[in-house]
Amino acid sequence: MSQLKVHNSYTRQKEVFTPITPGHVGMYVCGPTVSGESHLGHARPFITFDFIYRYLLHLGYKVRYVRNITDAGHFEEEGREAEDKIAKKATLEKLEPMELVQKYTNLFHWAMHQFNNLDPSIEPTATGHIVEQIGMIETIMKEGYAYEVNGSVYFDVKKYAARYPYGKLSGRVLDDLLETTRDLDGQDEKHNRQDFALWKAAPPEHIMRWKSPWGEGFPGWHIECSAMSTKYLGEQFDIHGGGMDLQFPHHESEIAQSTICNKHVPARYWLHNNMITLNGRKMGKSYNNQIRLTEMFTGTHPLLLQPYSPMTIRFFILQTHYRSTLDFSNEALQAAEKGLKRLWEAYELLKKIAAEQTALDPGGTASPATAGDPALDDKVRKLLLELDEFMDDDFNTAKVLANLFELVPVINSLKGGQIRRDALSPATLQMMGKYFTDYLENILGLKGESAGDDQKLTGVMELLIDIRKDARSRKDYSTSDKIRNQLLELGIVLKDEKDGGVSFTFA
RNA sequence: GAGCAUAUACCCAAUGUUGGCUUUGGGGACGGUCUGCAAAACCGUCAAACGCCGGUUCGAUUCCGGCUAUGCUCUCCA
Repeated sequence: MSQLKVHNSYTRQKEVFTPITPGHVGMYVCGPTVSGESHLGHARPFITFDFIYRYLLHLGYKVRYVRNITDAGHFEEEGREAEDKIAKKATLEKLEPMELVQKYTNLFHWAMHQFNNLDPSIEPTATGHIVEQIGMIETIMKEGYAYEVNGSVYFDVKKYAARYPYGKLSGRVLDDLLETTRDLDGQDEKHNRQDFALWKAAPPEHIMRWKSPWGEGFPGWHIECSAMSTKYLGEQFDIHGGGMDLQFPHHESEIAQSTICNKHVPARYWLHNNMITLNGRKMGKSYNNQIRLTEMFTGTHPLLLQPYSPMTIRFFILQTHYRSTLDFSNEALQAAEKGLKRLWEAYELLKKIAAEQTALDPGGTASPATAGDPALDDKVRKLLLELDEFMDDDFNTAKVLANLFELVPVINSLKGGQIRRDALSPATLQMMGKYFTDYLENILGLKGESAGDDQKLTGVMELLIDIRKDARSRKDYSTSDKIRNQLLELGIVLKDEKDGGVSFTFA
């Protein structure tokens, strides 16, 4: 069996994954800021770390997956007005801050479930951990790496960088930062421009505020993740994940904070997913080019030619390696939709074939490997075994899907008769069934999007199909065509199967 | 300015090579299967892809050097 290797952003290398505690994995992923609705770009990290989580579980690890909710302390524009993002939006929408937070948290959870993402083990909120954050800030001050100015506390980056490798994760050089850091109002409070806020004093009109040793205020953005990851995963844990854009300054700051407080870099493996782009440009607030998830699902964005289902989007993301950029386009989404359909239909077919096989041979693997076509049988087995290798190689879901696709013609041919049923050994057939279920459903987290859930509708369809069948047997084609054509107008496609059966799909 | 990407067959895109037929999705084309006819679906084929110039090599898309083009990041950000 091969070993799991992951690309560690911290060392910029692929490394064998060895958990700190054998059999257990602690994983922290930066969650959403619930001051607004999630857009397509946000879907990527959560789907990425979902299949990583699923794969670790598949490997038999006991995983504690912590993903936070940022519901405070996140500045829209640090320094400028010292305005809390949440508080600002709340005033705008005439909502209590926590009401706003609840609304978008609910919406976020709904979207995650649409994507069939598993829930994290712990989902802590920033506002629920103010005490821990203050404690950490106090430690940093005691160690001499933070200073207070007018009720705000800043981290002394220059001092830190003199002793510790600041910028290692993001590949920044402190001197460069001096030159390129944006000019901000309120910079005068900081000793140096690259210093970041641990605690901000709240102006009188600020709604979200907490008491602290430095007066009333609210926590800085970076400290929440440090506080919560330490609390639930320990001073050092296995995996820290998030979007690539968080490397700097967010994760770099987390490293600095934890290094002072806990004497360790917080995580051993740093995994970062790449961005989703729109016409080559990152989807983000500043570019005003984001498509919200609800718009994706309903197709109500000017750029969208049609709605795209959550599974189509999930599949679209899975088709590309998580460290590559992924460019949005209608064409690519439509291709994903078709590809997923093709793959899923073959999977449904395979389940039937494998079930029949099991019925014929309840003993399962007890049957001798009698493949009518040993070469094909070997090829199938090889393609299946490679799936594990691909996932072990830094979660290469794109290659996994390519191999599964390579098996689609085999499955279809098994049904179509181009390949005889006994060409593959019973054991291989059952293995195929197991691997497809394991990979498609359990690891990649895909699920069927059954259109015919409605019992009544299914009943009506069966009735219509029955009537049409009668008509056809009487060679009353005008009636049978009428049924077929009118259903087509309603968007329901009838399909005459080879074996005389009829199936239907919603266009 | 600094840093980092990318350049793929008829078209669009993904994936990859410790250097020797890599693979995949979509579009399109052609042939076939199925069918009362169709549509759809399915099977097969699309014969030599890997930006340009050099180098190393028996051999480079893959390694090295240079060049061109395009794009991204360096601020909050997933």
